[in-house]
Amino acid sequence: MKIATWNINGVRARIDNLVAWLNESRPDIVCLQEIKSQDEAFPRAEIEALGYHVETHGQKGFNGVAILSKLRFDEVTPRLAGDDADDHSRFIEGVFSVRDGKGRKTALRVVSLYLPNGNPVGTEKFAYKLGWMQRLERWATDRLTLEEPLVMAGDYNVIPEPIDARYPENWTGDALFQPETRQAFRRLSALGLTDAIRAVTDEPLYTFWDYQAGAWQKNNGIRIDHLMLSPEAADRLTGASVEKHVRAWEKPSDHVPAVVELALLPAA
DNA sequence: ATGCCTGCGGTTCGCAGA
Repeated sequence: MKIATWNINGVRARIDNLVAWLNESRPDIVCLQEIKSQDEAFPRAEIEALGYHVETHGQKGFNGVAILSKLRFDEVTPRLAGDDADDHSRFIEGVFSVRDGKGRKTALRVVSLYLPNGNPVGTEKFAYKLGWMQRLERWATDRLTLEEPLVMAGDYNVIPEPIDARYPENWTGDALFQPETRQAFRRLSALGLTDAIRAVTDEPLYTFWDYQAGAWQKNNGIRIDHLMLSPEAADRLTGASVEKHVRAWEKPSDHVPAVVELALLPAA
């Protein structure tokens, strides 16, 4: 089973790219971020025509997340618990019925998350980012007790290590690379979550290249889109990759898809 | 040092992004 995450930077502006990529890559489940669309304006017909179920948690103008799935949703939950005053659409959780290679049935839980950027450091925006990360840690702690395959996929807006930036020295003052930010990300690992890309390679890989200053042409990128796996998902990891070529397409998002392959099948 | 692009909302510029 192939599960992907992609910050699409406006799903209505990017629908042609999205359809082309779905046809090419044929993922089973796709987590989208920054759909920048209200739910009723989401271009669901084009995606449903390819055989996907669509669940969205959007808002006007910015943010917004969605999950596309060839499997039927057993459950859908928008919003990250822990702050009723938080009105940003940054989190949606879906549950699916799957079976492993031995035919054993289990629930597969998939999250599409868009973690706050947090810039500039030292403002309420940075405090919001750290608070959101603390809420995510609490949520993950709770869900890990279920001992299910869980994929927490999305735009974390976190550069975990220096190797995850082409020029790490350029990011020292940035919210994406602050010690507190990196520490909060490491706390997720300490809960038992596995960074799928880093489980398969130590090579430098990037998922974002700024539109400005020729960042793509100079390969001035950062790795900030991650798929974090519970032990039950990590045990079934058979591959992980970044679909870098999509950044060279016409009218691209500034992010590219990241993908994991798990040894799981739809529950039939 | 600053802006460089891009999408969106709602008008022809401001905000947000990273």
